Amino acid sequence: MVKPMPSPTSLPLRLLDWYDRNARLLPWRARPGEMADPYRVWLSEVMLQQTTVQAVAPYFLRFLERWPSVHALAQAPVEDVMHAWAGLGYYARARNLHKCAQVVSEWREGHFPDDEDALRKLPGIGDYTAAAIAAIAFGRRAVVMDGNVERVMARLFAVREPLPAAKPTLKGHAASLTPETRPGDYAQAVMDLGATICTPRNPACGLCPWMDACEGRKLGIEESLPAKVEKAEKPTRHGLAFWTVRKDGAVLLRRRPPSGLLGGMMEVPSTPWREGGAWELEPARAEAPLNAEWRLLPGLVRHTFTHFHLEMRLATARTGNNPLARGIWCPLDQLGDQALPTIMRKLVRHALAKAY
DNA sequence: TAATCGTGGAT
DNA sequence: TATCCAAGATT
Repeated sequence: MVKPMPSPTSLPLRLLDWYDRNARLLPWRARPGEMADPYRVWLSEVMLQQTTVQAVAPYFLRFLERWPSVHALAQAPVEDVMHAWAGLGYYARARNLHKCAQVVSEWREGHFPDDEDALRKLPGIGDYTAAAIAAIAFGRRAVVMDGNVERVMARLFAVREPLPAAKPTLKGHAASLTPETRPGDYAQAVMDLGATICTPRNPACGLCPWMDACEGRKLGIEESLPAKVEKAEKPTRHGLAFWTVRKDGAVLLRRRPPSGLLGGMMEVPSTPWREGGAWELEPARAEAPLNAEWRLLPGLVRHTFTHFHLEMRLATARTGNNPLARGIWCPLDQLGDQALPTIMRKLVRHALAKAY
């Protein structure tokens, strides 16, 4: 029995051929032959940073409808952008998105730079996004490295060195394959391949246009690649939030500092989040947004961030018409208009279920 | 360089 | 329930 020889067609061309037959229909993707809109490419790529296609799609469509151009987005109040971004996570992206829109709108007359180096200088655009925009929106040859490309290259070339140390090696391999023609389609093709065929678990090697060339598969180690260094265990932090109901029914919220965790988003006022045990009501009073008769509600709200678990207790109190408090009184029926991240929406739901 | 920074779906 | 992980950027 003769082993089938690899196809004589180059790897990039085989992948482009596969892409022409299998490209996914995504809301931000230009139709074949259509010119890509740099604004849409940029908006989608920023949203897609560390975020799934499924999560991004509705946000992308809402943003595009509300702010159809970079000028429109630049002129929007940043609070509106934060609110529209709520639930998508990594909120620094929303602030940088708005900053970037203002730079492009004001200083560049609405035109995004068409090369990688200039794109890289804009807020919220790093190595990956600069390369992706240059390739997809402007047809430039750029080596686009994301998690998919890293995984595909690690398997194709059987790179055993663990991430993140292996990144330069993997980029070298990616560069060796990146073609001059159709670089935007090629970049999206590798990412589609990683997302649908060369998946982290149970890769569908039988459907892969690069199967015969894959060194990882030849060695039977494809599913163990890319290797990664072990991650530290997540600690658990504890907080106690204060649900304050004014006589007219409004509740007290406040805006978080502009940078750091959940930067610029709204929150239910709370104690600091600390390790080393849950807050009791008595010491927590000192952290309350105002003096009141706090009562501890039953239950616990749990949430997990990138690097720690959070367990929140909830205390409630009622106040008169004009209490002295630092924050924003929000009528119950306007909670949906606030830039509340998911953890805060969980707290609100818990309060509405237990405090009335 | 190594931390920090969200969320939800899949397994 | 616990862990992984996704079209990464910033400091």
